[in-house]
Amino acid sequence: MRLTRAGEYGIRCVLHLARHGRGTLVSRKEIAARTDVPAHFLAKIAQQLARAGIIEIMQGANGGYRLLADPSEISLLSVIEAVIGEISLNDCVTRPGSCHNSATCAIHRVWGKANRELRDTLRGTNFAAMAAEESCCLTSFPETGAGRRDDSDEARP
Amino acid sequence: MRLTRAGEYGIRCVLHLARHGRGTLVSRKEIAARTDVPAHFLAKIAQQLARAGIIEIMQGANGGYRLLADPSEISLLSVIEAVIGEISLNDCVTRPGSCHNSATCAIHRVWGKANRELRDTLRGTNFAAMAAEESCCLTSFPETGAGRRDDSDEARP
DNA sequence: CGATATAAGACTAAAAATATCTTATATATC
DNA sequence: GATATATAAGATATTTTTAGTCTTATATCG
Repeated sequence: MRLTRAGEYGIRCVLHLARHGRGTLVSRKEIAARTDVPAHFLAKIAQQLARAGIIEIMQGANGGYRLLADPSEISLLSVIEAVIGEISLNDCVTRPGSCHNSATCAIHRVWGKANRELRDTLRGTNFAAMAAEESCCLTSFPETGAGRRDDSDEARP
Repeated sequence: MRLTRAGEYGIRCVLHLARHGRGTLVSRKEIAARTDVPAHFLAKIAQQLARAGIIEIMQGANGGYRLLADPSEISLLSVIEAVIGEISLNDCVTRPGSCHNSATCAIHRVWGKANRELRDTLRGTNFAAMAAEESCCLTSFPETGAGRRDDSDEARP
């Protein structure tokens, strides 16, 4: 019952883009280095964000990722669920049929409520608000030290 | 981000005991059969419930498990956390130090809030209430068909 | 065309969840 | 006390999920 690494990485990615503002193209390499996410792993996560319509991916030289919507219109929930699928605290909640009779089940009702509350809270948070504040899970925007890792794709001669 | 099977089993076990009422001794075998939980797995889960002070385990012939408190005083939260540990939607929430500066982190704050709400909801539900209602995740108390599996420990000759 | 990006999916490794098995211990009953 | 019946406790195994990497292909700029 915890956020997966992939979900966390997705948040970092969008937060980094949010700090650049909507529409600004940022290379995968830069995002990976600044947010401390393995570049190849980021590629997979970005594809999911793109499918969900949150970012746009530009291929080719000088390619990268950009936000499609204004940070204020992107909720924490949408980013998380784009990466890890719909939040479900208990299978019983999202997959009726995994139980005999979820309509009348007391346990089911509690989990349903908890699940709804959780999603509402995450839906109520947008990336403009988060970008404005500090964040511990992300190296700050105009960092000097830059990434300590070189996670580029290419092998240099 | 979902309840583990072990947590679910723990709930079923306590719910079954709650339907018998506080103090009534029920054999592991019966609980396992009625709640459709593997008997050996149930043993491990019961040990955790016992350590948390929720049930008492009686060894020996005619042994079994019994509730130590009244069902109305046992919260869903206490049972779940006895089995799967403290609920943490994000490592960042329960393990300060996994981030640089969680005190001022925007992401952290949201997860903290969501985590608190979730725990409050689960804390607000007790087993007397649930035992009174129907439940899909558990074969009903005076079931006729009984368990379809024989999960006893002993090999018969 | 060639250099530089990302795409996409196969593949591998590590971790966690889910059991199961084995040996030991406790208790009631005969 | 001996025996049958329970659970205790921990080692081991299996399965699933998560996490990360590698390889080949494709797109774009200059």
